[in-house]
Formats: sequence, structure tokens, C-alpha cells
Amino acid sequence: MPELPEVEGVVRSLQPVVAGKTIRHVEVSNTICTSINKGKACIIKGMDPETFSNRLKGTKIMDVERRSKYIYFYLEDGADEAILVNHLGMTGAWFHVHSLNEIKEEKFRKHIHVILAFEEDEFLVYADIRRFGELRLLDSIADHPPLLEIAPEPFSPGALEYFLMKSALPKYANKPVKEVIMDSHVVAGCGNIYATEALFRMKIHPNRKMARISEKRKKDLFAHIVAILQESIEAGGSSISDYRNINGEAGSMQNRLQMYGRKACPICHTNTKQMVIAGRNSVYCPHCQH
DNA sequence: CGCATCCTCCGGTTGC
DNA sequence: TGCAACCGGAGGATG
Repeated sequence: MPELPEVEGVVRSLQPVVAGKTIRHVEVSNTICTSINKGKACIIKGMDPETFSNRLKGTKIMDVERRSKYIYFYLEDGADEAILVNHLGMTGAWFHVHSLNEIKEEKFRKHIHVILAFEEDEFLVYADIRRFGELRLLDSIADHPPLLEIAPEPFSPGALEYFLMKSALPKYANKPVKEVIMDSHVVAGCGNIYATEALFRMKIHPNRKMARISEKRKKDLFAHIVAILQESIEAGGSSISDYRNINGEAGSMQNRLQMYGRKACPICHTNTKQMVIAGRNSVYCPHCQH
């Protein structure tokens, strides 16, 4: 499941191979078309697949960037500008290939949903096993207001102040700290893996209520979140649930995780415990974390 | 209107 | 071997 560092890895590997390329042809899977015809949500959001294809066709990808866990493809078609916004969900993946057979893993090859053709033998392919991902073609980010509500990038200058301000709001006071730091309105891009790790490093119990964490510890916690996200980006992300960048390369951060997925605490060797917080499984050390 | 809660999307994986 | 339960980002519907 890609979080901020993994999405950053995808964007860095996409950038050199798609910037400046023109989308000559677009193909959308029958699965998407039939699902949407049945009234279900399926990857392409806010637009019917035919309009999506027609509008994408002929556009040039000017730039690619990451925002939180989203990928923004900046497009131009003459004087017109648009943004293709992608979220990888649980199992989304991009592949840059000359033939679909180059996608070696069958479970991805079986679930190809959108093909962007640059040339007759050069494709950018979106595959998504569980179809939790999304593709949204917008004239402007403001056309999808939830994107405007996302907290600043964690590495940006105002991010700490924003975190301190948001997390102090009454509506978060009685919520578990883990739920709050995983909320994209408070911290951008911090999912289950990195929230778990940051709380372990801080020795804070994931269920501790937000109001019961001092300002000083909140600052430390945020610093730990930023540090671990940065560390993970440098390690190429965590290759859990088959995450690969578009060149099929795995990251190594999973080897450096101290609590996520662990049966015992690496410090005191107590068996870890689990509890469900905001619908997500949360691992912690009952001895070290309070 | 703001907010909280519930529900939906899916198939590989896991456990029985 | 077969089958059912499980898991989860984000947004939309509902209360």
C-alpha cells in the first residue's frame, strides 16, 4: 500500500520517462466501462470513460509531481491546461513499457485498466488489482475541493505550524493520536506504516488521546514523522504488498521498520499488541508505548 | 451548515 | 482442496 515515500518513488521514476510526451491514444478497460455503466465507482471518477479518453487524447504531459499521496500529471493541449490526478489506492501501479508483456507480474497484467499510448510501441499503463485507485481529469485542482483541504507537504516550512494548529482543534481532542496523524487534513501522506513507526519511536501509545499529548511532544512527534518519511524516501520506500516503482524496483524501508508488522518489540522483546483504530489495525508495544 | 458515522469500492491472502 | 472472512484510502450518503 503506497504511502507518501512510495508515491514519491513512483513520481521520481515517472518524471524522466513521461515529461514532454504526448498522449496519442487512450484505452480504458471494459471492466471500468461496465462497472461505471452499472453505477459503481471504478477508478475513473467524475467523468464518463469516453469523455476521459477524448479529453486526454492529444494532450502533452508537461510535468509530474506528488502532492500528499496523489500524483499530479500536468497536461497541456495547445492553450488548454488540465491536470490528471491519480491516487494509487491499495494496489495501483504505473508501468512504462514497449509491450504489455513486459508487465511480468500476472496479477498486475490481469488488471490493466488504462493505457496511455505515446507512440505505437511506447505505453504508460495503469494497473490496479483491487481498483481502489482513482483517476480524475480536472481543469483545475479547485474543481475537486477535497484536494484543497489536504495539509501542507510535511517537508514544507509551514507544515509543523499547521499540524500544531489543526491537531489542537476541539474535534480532534478526544481522538486517538494515530487517527489524527493519519488524517490527511492534519498531516499529509502519513499512512498506517509511518504513523505506527513514528509513534513507536516516540513511545506514544497509538490510542492516546490527542489532548493528552503536550505541545513539546507534539513537536517531537511531527519531527519524527518527517524524519521517517524522509528516511523512507531515501530507502526507496517500503516494499509491502508488492509495491514497486515503475521500473519494477523494490524499496528497502521494510527492513528498517521497527514496529509495523512485528510480533515482538525490538527493544524490550515483549510481544506486540494490536488494536483497531479508525478502522485500521494498529501495532504497538504495550511495555514501551504509553 | 458543520460534523460524525456509516457505507462502498475489490480480489489476493489468510485461516479454517 | 474449497470456501468465507478479512483488509483498507477516500469520498459520498445519511443522520
